[in-house]
Amino acid sequence: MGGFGAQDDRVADSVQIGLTAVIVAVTDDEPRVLVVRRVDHALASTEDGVAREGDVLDDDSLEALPYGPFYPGRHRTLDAGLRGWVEEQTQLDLGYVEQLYTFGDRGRDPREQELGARVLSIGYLALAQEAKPSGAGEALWQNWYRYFPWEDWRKGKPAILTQELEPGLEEWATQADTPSEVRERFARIDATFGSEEVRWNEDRVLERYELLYEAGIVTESQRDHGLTVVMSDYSHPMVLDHRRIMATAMGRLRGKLKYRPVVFELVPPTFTLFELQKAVEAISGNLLHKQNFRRLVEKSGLVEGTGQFESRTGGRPAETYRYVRDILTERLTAGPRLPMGKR
Amino acid sequence: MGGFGAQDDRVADSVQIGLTAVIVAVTDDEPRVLVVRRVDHALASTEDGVAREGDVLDDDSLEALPYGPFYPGRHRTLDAGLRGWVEEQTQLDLGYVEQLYTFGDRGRDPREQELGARVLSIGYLALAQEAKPSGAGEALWQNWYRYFPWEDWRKGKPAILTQELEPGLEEWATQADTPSEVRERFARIDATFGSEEVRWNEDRVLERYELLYEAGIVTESQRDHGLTVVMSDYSHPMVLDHRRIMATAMGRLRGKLKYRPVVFELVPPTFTLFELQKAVEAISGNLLHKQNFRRLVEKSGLVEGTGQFESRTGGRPAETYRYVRDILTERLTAGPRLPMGKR
DNA sequence: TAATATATACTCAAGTTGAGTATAAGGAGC
DNA sequence: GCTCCTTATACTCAACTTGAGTATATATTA
Repeated sequence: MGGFGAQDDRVADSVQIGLTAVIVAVTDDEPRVLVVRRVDHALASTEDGVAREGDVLDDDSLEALPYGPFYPGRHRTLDAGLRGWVEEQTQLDLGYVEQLYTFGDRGRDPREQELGARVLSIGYLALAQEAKPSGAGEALWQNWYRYFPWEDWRKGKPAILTQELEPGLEEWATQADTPSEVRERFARIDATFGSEEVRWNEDRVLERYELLYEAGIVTESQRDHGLTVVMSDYSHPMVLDHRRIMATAMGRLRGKLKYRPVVFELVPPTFTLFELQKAVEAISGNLLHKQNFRRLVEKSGLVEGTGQFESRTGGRPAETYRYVRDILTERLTAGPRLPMGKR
Repeated sequence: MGGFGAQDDRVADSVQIGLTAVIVAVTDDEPRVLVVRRVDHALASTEDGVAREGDVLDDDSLEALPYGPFYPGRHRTLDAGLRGWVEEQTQLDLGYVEQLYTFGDRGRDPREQELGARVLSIGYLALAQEAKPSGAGEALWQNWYRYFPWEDWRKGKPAILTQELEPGLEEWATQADTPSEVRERFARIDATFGSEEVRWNEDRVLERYELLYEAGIVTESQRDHGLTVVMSDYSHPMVLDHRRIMATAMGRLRGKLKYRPVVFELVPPTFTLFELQKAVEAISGNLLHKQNFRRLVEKSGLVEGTGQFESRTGGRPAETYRYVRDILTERLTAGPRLPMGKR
């Protein structure tokens, strides 16, 4: 069944499966993603998906998410396949792992032609305590706002939005063919990037990236359409559709933060409430009201005080807490409806 | 890159991709899923994944979700592949389509051996206005509580829970090896099925199904472990892992209902507010407070009255409404925090 | 015309949220 | 020691949301 046995003259070549991981950690109050540096595939091909010693590392090389092939013979499950090569390559012990999405558009991988195979990629989100990705591999932690500077509102509305993106989007909208299409484009911009009436929704990372891609504002869309790429100076592109995969991960993580206790995967075993808050802020990209955050976390019953105090903060010492990993309480944790900082 | 070119002696056979669709509609205030009937694969193999005329349809045949292979040569995207064969086979015009999850555990498809290939399946959720799936194929609409009778709380707590499942789960819990494992099992039961302290969470459909599977309560788990299947009399099994895929879809749809205006994909173009409410109730499996539902929907600004009235309901005629498909309002719609009916 | 449905409007207490003010407890500089 | 600065923690309060009613309107049917 499934018709897999049947032959169809239109049926194409085989399929290859890649696993792509967005591995996230928070250090120094910044969200970080594990990336590898690779030569752009438009220019050259390398042998293997995971960076190794000897790979080119010059400044023109493009960044990629760590990824590797799925070997059906070796791994019983997809998750096991992912954990396998990630742990092998980076010595990282992944905690929380979640499958995101399977990306399979034709042409997403330029090697499809030479391979004679369609390359599907299954994207994963993984959370880790930051650790040096030691051993083989040129993996390194990068601030994820390097790739999405418009997503960080912790210091107010990012300048890049007002100065670069909004003008670019507006130009794209007005260039539509029909007046009704122009209106529709403006409506989409408002819905994803916010406006007077519609507030910025931090979860819509993917929709924003896709709109920028469609508007030709993001480097990848020029590259994918065969245009000469003028390296954009305000955000960093990635190999293939890896920035799209990262946007998917970011949106999913931001959403999950609101109803599942995932922050605790990103902070050390004991932490002060303010450290916890700053981890949430790092991921969600905006600031929270300190007193309300505290009230919420305490009420949730997800944490308990240790009786220990932390005094390296300058002011009154803060009590440290630990996460109470109660299966029953694995329910909704929140952040309060993340407010947009002070306007 | 990706190491796809490299040969590895441990690397196994190729991979085949199937697309499996959970197509949902609501009619007569019941949620329905499109299923096809097929002979159980443990007993016999058929030629194709989509039911056709001539397929066995006797009472012992197992039910399956409609699914078909993904032809990389024919379809530019995975979504296009899905829409392609669904529309071809069922004449159904799919509206909302969403990718759910990629299932790839070894052994999920018993044909893997004979094919010499690993069979991955990408699950999709699709919403449709019910229509007769005419033409070729033995597809038919089934009430989805046929497969998950414990998920329908609209008439109070389902008897099957108290009479069959809870005793079964309890027995499974007490049979654990160590006392701490026993405690952990009970905690998992409470967390997924609710208890005095933890209320039933209608979104956790998959977790509940998986717990039942693990506890050996559900037919599939006996079958998959090679035990003689005593056809369970209280819920209906499906081929392979199709019931798991369906559980994933149901959980996702229930969750989405709360923050995206997806109900409108399931009701006709004009509807009374009570019809809308009953569609939500059908999906979520519990009853809502009528006056509050009305208040919520009206406040949301997602609907507008048509000025027309509908009088076939017996009492005072109800105004009909239509969905205002405003891109800006494609934001959170809700149901109120679905309450558990009258206790 | 009464009884019975259903639809729609309004009320109210309890809880949640956003945004403050007030107070506590440390260190640095003098 | 005292003052100032910093951060932590406690408490307040108005606005809004939610759950659960009661009240009224407008049909059909006996």
